[in-house]
Parts: sequence; C-alpha cells; structure tokens
Amino acid sequence: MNSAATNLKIGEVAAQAHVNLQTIRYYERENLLPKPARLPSGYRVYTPDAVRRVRFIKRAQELGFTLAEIRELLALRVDRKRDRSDVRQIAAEKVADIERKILSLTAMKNALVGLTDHCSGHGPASECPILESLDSEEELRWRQA
Amino acid sequence: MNSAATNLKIGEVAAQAHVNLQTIRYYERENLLPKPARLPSGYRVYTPDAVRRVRFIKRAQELGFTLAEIRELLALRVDRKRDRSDVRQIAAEKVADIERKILSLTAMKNALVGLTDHCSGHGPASECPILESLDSEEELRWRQA
DNA sequence: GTTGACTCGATACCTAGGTATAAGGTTTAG
DNA sequence: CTAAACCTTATACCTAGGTATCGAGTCAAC
Repeated sequence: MNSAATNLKIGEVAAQAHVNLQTIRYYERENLLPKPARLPSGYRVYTPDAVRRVRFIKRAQELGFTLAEIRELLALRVDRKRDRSDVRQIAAEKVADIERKILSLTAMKNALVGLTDHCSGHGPASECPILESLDSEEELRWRQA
Repeated sequence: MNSAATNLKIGEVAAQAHVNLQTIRYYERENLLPKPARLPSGYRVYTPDAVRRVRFIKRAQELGFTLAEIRELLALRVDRKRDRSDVRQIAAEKVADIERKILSLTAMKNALVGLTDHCSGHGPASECPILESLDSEEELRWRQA
C-alpha cells in the first residue's frame, strides 16, 4: 500500500522532475542528491524533496551554472562545523555572481528590445544592426567593469 | 607593416577575447564567426569586431545559452529576405526567454540573501535552511507560472 | 501464480564544446 | 639568411553531462 506519506520511487521522481530516470542515478553518484533510503528489495525511496531538488538543479543549469557550482550552492547551509562568516562569504560570492548574470541578461534584453523598436518598419536597404547593438552593450559592460 | 587600420591575426583575436586559438577556428567552422579575409599566405585577418563577437559568445554561454541559441541570436538582423515581423517574433521569444532567466536568478539571489540575513548569528543548533529557501523560491515560481 | 511494469547495478555509448598534436608553410627580428 | 614565433589544415583526443542497454530481481494486478 502506498497510503503512507508521499514516498516516491525513482521513476516517479524522474517523471515529476521531467528528467530521465538515469539522470537521477547520475546525480546521486555525483553527490547532487543525497543517498535515498532503500526498501528491503534495494529499491530507492524518495520524498518529494528530491523532486524539488532535481528541478532546482535543472533550473540552475539553464542559468549557466555547472554541476560543480550547483553542488556548492546546495551545500550552502549553516552547520555547526562551519563558521557562519565562512558561509556568509561564500553566499556573498554567489550573490555577486548572480548579480553579474542579471546585469548581462539585462543588457542583452535591452539590445534586443532596442533592435525591434528600431527596426519597427522603415529604411529600405538598411540591415538592422542587432549585432551592433549587442556588441555595443557588451562594450558598455566592459568599459563599466 | 602593420600600420594599416587594426587588422588582427588569429592569435591576437584569441588573446584579446581570452580564448584558445583553436576555439576561434572552431567557432568559424560552427558558423558563429564569419569567414575572415585571408592574406595571400592563407593567414586569416580579422577586424576588432571578431573579438567583440567572441566575447559576446562567451558571455552568452555563461548565461546558459547553447551555441545553437547564440547562433540564432547573432543571426537576428533584419535583411530583406526576411520579413520584419518574423524577426520581431523571434526577438520577442528571445526577450521572453531572457526575462525568465532574470526571474529565476532574482529568485535565487533573494533566497541566498534571505539565508545570510536569517543566519546572521543566532540559534545554536539550527542548521540554516538555504536549500529550504531555494526550494521555496522554486515552488513559488512554479506556482506562479 | 504468472505476466507486465518497474527496479537494480554495471557498462557502454552519445553530444556539445572544445583542446592538443602533427607536419608543414610564413613572417620577422637580428 | 636563418631561427623563433607565428600561421595553415587535418586528425585525434578530452571533459561534462548525460542516455541506452543488459541481464537479473521485484512488485501489482489479474
């Protein structure tokens, strides 16, 4: 019977997180997911936390974080073994990293919006300078940094 | 003599863009960089545009775009062969994509900031719930979407 | 009580995105 | 005029991040 809380088998976790079943095992090997409990048969049993964790990993990947970086992000919790200021510093670095990404994305977005505005329908022969504006944004960023 | 404008050889482009020399040739093969002019000797000659383009590619990669996506981004320019509204639609999709990334990053950042604030120094035995907050942010996002 | 869907571990394979190396031609500074 | 420092193509290799397959055990429903 499955009437207990909400225990999941590996296939259910995979389905709910929209990833391949093998990916779950791969993440376990790579220490991105904690070793789950096991049934007497050896079957892995998960709580819904696992699904959320996998989804977080996938989302972070789409944002350009490597699995190594994601591992660090997930490890960021204060435990007694670790100095709080230690954790605070790592977290601060991650925040700075994220802020840099947001700035870059914002620049790219502005470039794209600028493009569509600018090209909204005139100039017969002019090729619209999307690359130009993207480049300009980039230049801007490099000069500012 | 090199007194002309600012023509660059492949090694200079690589150095200025902080990538491996092979990467430049790889990008050319992958149509991420246009075929450059050649000296009679066969040497590739670039303008500074190439450097900016490579840097843009690298930056976009860090933001989670694949080379295929970056190719599309770079191709986004209005030429006569293409309907403007066509370009506008593709650009709009890219903008939406970027906005989604910004939202995710913002949620992650808030979670991290929340963590450091929350853990700023109390509660003897409590492990600080970074993962919890990240998960919560994620839940929030999924519910909103 | 068996059949079909699920799981196990182990191993092999795959794609994306490079990076290195070999064998040779070119350029430039001394 | 020659040696170091470039460049050329071609080919081989590498890492990250999975994905597929195999042979065998398990569980749920009928």
